[in-house]
Amino acid sequence: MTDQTDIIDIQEQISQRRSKLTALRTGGNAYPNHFKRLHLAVDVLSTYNEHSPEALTETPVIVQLAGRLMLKRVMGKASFIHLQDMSGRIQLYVTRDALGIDAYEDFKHWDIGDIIGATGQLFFTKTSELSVKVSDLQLLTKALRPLPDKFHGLNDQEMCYRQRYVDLMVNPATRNTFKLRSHLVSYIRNFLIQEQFLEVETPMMHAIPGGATAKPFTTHHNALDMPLFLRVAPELFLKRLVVGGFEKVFEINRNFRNEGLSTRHNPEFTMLEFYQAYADYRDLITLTEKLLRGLSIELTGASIIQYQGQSIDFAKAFQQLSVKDSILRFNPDITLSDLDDIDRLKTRLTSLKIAMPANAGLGRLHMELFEHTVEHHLIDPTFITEYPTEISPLARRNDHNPDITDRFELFIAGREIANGFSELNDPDDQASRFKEQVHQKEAGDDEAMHFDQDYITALEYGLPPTAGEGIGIDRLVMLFADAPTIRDVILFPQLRKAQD
RNA sequence: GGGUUGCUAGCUCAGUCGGUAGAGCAUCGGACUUUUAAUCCGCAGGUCGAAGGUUCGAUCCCUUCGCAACCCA
Repeated sequence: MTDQTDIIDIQEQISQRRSKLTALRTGGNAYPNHFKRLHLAVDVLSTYNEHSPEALTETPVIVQLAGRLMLKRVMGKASFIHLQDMSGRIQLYVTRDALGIDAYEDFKHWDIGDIIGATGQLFFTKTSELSVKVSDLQLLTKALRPLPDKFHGLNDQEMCYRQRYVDLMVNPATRNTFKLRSHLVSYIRNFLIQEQFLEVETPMMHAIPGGATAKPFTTHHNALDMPLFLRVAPELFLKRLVVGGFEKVFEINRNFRNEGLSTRHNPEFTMLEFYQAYADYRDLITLTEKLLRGLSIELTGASIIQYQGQSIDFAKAFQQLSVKDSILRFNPDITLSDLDDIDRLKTRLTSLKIAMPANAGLGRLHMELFEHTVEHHLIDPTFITEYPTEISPLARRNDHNPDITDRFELFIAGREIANGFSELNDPDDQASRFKEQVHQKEAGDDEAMHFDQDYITALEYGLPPTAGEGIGIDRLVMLFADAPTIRDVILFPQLRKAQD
């Protein structure tokens, strides 16, 4: 007998599995790596499912599979097990007669979670399930920790996030979400490449954080002895590339913002940004509609999707509304003249219990009102246009009204999905907007932008008339995966440090 | 930052109007050569999130803390 108290101690099942590993080590190489997988579970099923049992008997099909042992039904001298690989699951039939007495006896002590390699012949069971009659079975990697409940899987959300690998093993819905995410990104990438955009990578570490109004993470370069900031947006670098002559560029990469966590915010998130010379924001609206409509068909086979019980229609032309019109639509008691009167606006916001930033101008007040009373109503895809210049320091002023910019944001399911505008390519106007941002920063707005002289210099070389857009990839995945929180579409979402 | 809820066996969950806890699955032992969350029999497995307090007695009541979820700012 082994020391009973040791086995009972701490975690019984891990100890049991460790003793099995010790036996494996004694018997030879416990971690063999010679097994060659030749087939995938679901490929095999889809290729041979329509064959007749007779055909499989007449011309035997031998397959060689590897994966994780997920289910085990031992009935004396014969067993059924499920093997799960990257494609899905297949059933294997394991018998003492085929394996031999010793090998079968060893197999009976293998655990759910173990990684195995199997060779065998395809056949149909009594109930016509295509399965593998195993002739050779090998334990490739011993799993020392038990898997969650074979039926209920892993439900504890914290565990799903902290131990995503376990979540992925046992919850097919999680696997599907991240397959969909990969599919979505590759579709967008191909779409843009077909539209003749060039994929580029710009710095993640910026000496001057810019391109968005957001708080950056700070770090330090030792050799250069200089502070660096994780980027909040790639915008200013992508536009430098347009100055350089790359007239259509895009980047899909991470941004970092030092802000709170929520169901819609992770400190690092993935953003698509693309810039197109000789286009304006209206061209981007057209492109965005085309992209999303195609994406919906590609991912779901339909142009109307269900998100959290709401129906979202990508088929019909997306609505367009100006900021002001949208406020008026969802606040019937507010008049157009209210929107031009800063005192009346402040009174209104106060009565709605909306906190106002100090020194807020009309534009900022409009946006506060918009965020609190309009945004969550915008379920079907809606472009909001005519954003105030005050809060759009990188966007081109409207030719007829300098207080607004040629900018839009796209809202779906009450959330901002995209932000695009005709780019400000007048270096003098850009310099004065940066100055205004610096002024805001000095007044206490730590999200305001810095003055980026090198960017101004780039503009002085001449940025062609250009339009650019950013699309939040995580939020887009949430929509198509019907995920209520951003953590469900990020493999390893940021959490607080776990307690030991 | 504020509020609400949760934290019990490896997993999924019960439960104790305060008397230190149960089930299913998994594990371990036994039976079983076509199962489908296999079935049947048996054993074992817990600092009831952490620390204090109240109490004869706390997993339960109170306080603080940790982590998470949801809502609000």
